[in-house]
Amino acid sequence: MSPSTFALVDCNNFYASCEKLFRPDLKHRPLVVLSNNDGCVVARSKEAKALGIKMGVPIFKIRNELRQHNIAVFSSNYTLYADMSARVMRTLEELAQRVEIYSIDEAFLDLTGTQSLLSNTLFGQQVRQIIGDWTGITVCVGIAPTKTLAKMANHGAKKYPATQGVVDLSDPLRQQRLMALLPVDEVWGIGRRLGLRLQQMGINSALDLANANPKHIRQHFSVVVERTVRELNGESCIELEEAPPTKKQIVCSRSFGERVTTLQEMREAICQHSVRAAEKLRKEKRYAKVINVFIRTSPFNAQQPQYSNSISGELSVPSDDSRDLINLAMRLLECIWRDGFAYAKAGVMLSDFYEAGVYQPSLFDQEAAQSNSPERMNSPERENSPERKKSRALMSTLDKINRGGKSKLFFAGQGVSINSKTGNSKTGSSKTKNWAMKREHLSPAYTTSWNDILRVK
DNA sequence: TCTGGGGTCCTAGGACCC
DNA sequence: TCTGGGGTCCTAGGACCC
Repeated sequence: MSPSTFALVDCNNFYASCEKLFRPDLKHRPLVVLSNNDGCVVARSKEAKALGIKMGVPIFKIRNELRQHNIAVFSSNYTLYADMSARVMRTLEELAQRVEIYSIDEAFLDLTGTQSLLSNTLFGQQVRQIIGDWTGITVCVGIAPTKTLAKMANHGAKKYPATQGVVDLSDPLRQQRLMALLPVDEVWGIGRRLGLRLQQMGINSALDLANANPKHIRQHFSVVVERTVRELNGESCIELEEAPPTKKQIVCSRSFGERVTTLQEMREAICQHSVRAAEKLRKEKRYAKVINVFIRTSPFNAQQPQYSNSISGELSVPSDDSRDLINLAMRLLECIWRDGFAYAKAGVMLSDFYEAGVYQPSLFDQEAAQSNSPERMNSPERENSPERKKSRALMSTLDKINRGGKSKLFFAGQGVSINSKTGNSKTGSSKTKNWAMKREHLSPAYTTSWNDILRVK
């Protein structure tokens, strides 16, 4: 078997680059993109990085710098980023046989066996050129015999301009040189905590870690870190995953734009999260049995009374029907709700998934089914019951109508009015959803909405 | 005043069984 | 009264990723 070769293609400053693509006037201006609720910085243009703006810093701590350096500020526009990401990924799929979409702005390519056609560096440059021409996005490419080394190669390509955005680490000597320069906590899989513990053992660079005894590392840490050691030594332990593995849980949660203090508002939020979770579940073509609901106050505010709680509940039969999930989530919320707190965040978590028609009902489920239980059913013989068919038809119609972004159809429990701050369309109601997400610097959906398309004057 | 959201994997420890 | 040891399953918590 020939040794593996992986390429990691990573977009530069992805969110910031997406915003700049449609605003040539901002080309050389520092720019930051904020997290949901405009909380903290999640992406920076290279000019903003040069000014020393740190990743993850809360926006209120850098108000002065923003003004002083005339930094452009944007709320997260995931519709735009997801669409640009899809364009980049589609292009990559034309350039390589096997592609693993690893995150919104990164993909691994399997180059095993293709090297004879083109040198690795040449291939990397070609990828850069084509992605740049076709999408306007700049990428860096790292190539190496393992995913961990490819990550490191990419890191080098980003850090050292002389590489022109492509680093080939096929040569073990080059691997060693780069590893000697890289602090251990910048190795893929080594975070802050592990980094600290490794440094206490005298392991400071990636090279130190590569030279450590894998057995010894396993004893002190875990198989995960041992695998990293092997990968740094060129032994490929982490394979390319072309098809994303099926999800084991689905989480929908949000911090509130403004603190929530009433049960009614909390019901609306939990209802909305349940609806979104159910949509994701149907996309996965799965049925969930367990729902977890959690609510909490802000852990950052030590003066205010704190409360945090979560609770799990089971449907008598797995379901993907929004109504079943909402009903159970509402009952669970009642159990943990306490008056007198200013809630900052809430969410819904789904788990224990089943495929259609494989669930084995227990004795009690039979009873539940016979006793007009609200939960829909999906055991083999029930899969085609009138009840089940009705549910499927309703949900797929709902999903069809709501596809394309905005929730045109929604459940009454989600609340009927929309906060004008969110950028969503407004209804006639005078009430507002104060808990909805804050997005005060949102850019238009240039690529996915006809109303927002760029006009040339 | 203001601090993201969505995932995965591993391990330790408790409960329970034989 | 003496109170072993191994296996499995589950959960909570910790660590990581982007």
